[in-house]
Amino acid sequence: MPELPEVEVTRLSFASRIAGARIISAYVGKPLRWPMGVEVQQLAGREVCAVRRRGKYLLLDLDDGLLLIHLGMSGSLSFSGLSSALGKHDHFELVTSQGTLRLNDPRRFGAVVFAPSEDSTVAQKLLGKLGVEPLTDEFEARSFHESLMRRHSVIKQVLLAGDVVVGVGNIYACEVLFLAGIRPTLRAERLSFPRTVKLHAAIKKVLTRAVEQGGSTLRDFSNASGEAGHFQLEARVYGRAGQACQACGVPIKMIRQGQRSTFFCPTCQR
DNA sequence: CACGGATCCTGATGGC
DNA sequence: TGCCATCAGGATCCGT
Repeated sequence: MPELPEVEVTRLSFASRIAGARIISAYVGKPLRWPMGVEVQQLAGREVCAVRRRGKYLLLDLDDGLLLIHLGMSGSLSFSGLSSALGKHDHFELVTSQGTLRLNDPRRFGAVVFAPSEDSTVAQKLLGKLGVEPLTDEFEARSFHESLMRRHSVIKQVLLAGDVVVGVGNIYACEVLFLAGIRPTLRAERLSFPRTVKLHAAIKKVLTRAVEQGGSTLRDFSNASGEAGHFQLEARVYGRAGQACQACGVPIKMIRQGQRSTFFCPTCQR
């Protein structure tokens, strides 16, 4: 579910509402991806100062330490002042003076981890190898090209790996490669600089547009205020196998790459 | 060490 | 309220 746009949209939907809140209690249900690294009682009394994002991680800055939250495949957050019963898949909850933050995650690939600081070993183990943020000026075409030239895997896999550029998941990798006219099976090292420039621009454009549209709601994603996204309506290739390419009319193809579905236009993408 | 495949988990969907 | 196989937005681990 959540790629960079969905995580960013989630952040924007509750960051200002939770900022300055005092944690009253915390709850951890069924195990998520990793142990949280702190007893839940130890969170009570701490203040949530700000909410940042790094790649697909949300970083809740506390007055002492921080919480890293990852939504995995099926996770979504809600932040509400209204109280309601915990649902079957609500596996983490933070009750604060300004509302309750809940993680709903049926598949439990998500994670909530406490780290004493961003530089700590536990935080760096998760964040240390992440690539550049695509929606900042640090993401620059020339260094992007240099990184790609060192990679021997196919370009789709390199985008998904997240150690060159973060936040591009399966939907947006397909969409970005379509927009750039690049075939997903092309080896990264084979991309010319001009084509890398197109790819660089496509990543910025698609992710920015997806954030503006509130992310993609394929099945049940919603932001922390419960609102669905609309970018899926603008998808050109993802989930459109067999349908006519909107640019050339040829049927969109679906292939498997690294146990993920890849969608592309065999004519428009070379 | 860089790469590709198996793996964690639950639910929805479609064919039989 | 049928059963089984397949697929799903992610990322780590393990063998080569």
